[in-house]
Amino acid sequence: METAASLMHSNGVRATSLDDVLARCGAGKSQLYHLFASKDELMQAVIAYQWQATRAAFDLDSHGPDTWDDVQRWINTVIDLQVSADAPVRCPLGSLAYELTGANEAVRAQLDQIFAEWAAHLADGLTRMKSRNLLQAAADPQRLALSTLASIQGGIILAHTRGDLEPLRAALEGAFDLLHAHATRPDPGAATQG
Amino acid sequence: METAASLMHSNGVRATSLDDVLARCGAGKSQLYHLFASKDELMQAVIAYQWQATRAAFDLDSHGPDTWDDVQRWINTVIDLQVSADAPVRCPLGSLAYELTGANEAVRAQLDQIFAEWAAHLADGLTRMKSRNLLQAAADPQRLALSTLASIQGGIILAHTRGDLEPLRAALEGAFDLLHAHATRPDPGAATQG
DNA sequence: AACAGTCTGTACTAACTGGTACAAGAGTAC
DNA sequence: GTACTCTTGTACCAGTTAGTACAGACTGTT
Repeated sequence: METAASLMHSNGVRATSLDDVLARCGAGKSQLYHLFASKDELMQAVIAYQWQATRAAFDLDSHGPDTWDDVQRWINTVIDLQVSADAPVRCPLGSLAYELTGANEAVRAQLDQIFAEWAAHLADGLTRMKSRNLLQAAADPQRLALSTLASIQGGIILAHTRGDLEPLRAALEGAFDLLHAHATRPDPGAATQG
Repeated sequence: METAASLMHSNGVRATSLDDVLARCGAGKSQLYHLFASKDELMQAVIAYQWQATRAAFDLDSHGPDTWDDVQRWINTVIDLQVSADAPVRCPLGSLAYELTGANEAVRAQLDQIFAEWAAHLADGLTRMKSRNLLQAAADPQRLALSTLASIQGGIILAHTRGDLEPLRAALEGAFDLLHAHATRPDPGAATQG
């Protein structure tokens, strides 16, 4: 049932009513209110569920990326997730940011912590790469990770609005180029285009 | 009245009811339904209104940026807009993308066109800079502009969720660094940190 | 003053919202 | 079999939503 709920939320959040969810999974309202005290609590469970899926996709339980190839793969995970989803282009976490953070402080904090953890994973990898001299000493892993996450979220928004993955690809390419521009001994091909 | 409506929408979109808007500006429902046939039409008018404001802020009626300083200013406009707004951090256009593009195709197309025009303005500037040898010949202005716009949107989302402009600043700094990494004769200080 | 046409405020509807009440079912221990 | 608890389905409630009906007020013209 949680999966049914998450599916519903995945392609519409505030527009999804409890009745919709229950009709979809054939359950009664009593079941829902036995498991969750309120819609807010259900939403938080859905967010946690989506976050677990994202954590798994990005392998967040292991250490962050170690090489530039790892970084490239890490970033490309975003594309993989979108092409493998049958739903329209949409970030299951970022899409909630605007509609839920205004009304529910707990949800805002939850999403904030998720984004922080997500960025920290990349930042950890970059920090280790810096200590192994793959990344310039002047580079700031925290800020680079934030910037990368922003490119991901913004790229998905643009791709969602256009209904085409191209803007996301451009954003991710830009995100990688930015990181790689801080590689030590930058080779001329760092800023790849196309 | 349109301004009252846009104000309401600025800090909550689907959560804003017509009654809220009307109560805020002291008008009756008849007025609204004389001016707009439906809530959808009102939303489109609000989007157009917000877009005009954004166009003005980015000086979209003039040609795009001509120098790297112009590019820096262009990007910093995003920060200026957010700090001058009394509302919470939020892009008045991007915030609508997820909640409205699913239900209303006209709104999706409208936002898509807005993003395209926005990116084109920057791309035009970059193209002219390329022709004046400020930008490497291999650089792709369209994709760089898309990537920049994604950084803006994503940066605002993260800043909104955290309730702090820092992620937006990091994203914009990254966006500029990426563009500047494609400058001709790249100097070592291109990738500034801090 | 009389008219017609356009605006506008108020009251209303029908549909839907999250949430509750309650009784019937399912299982279990004795 | 019976009492008890936990789970479930159904009906319901109060509040809110977008949208409508309609009557009165304003406007300019004759």
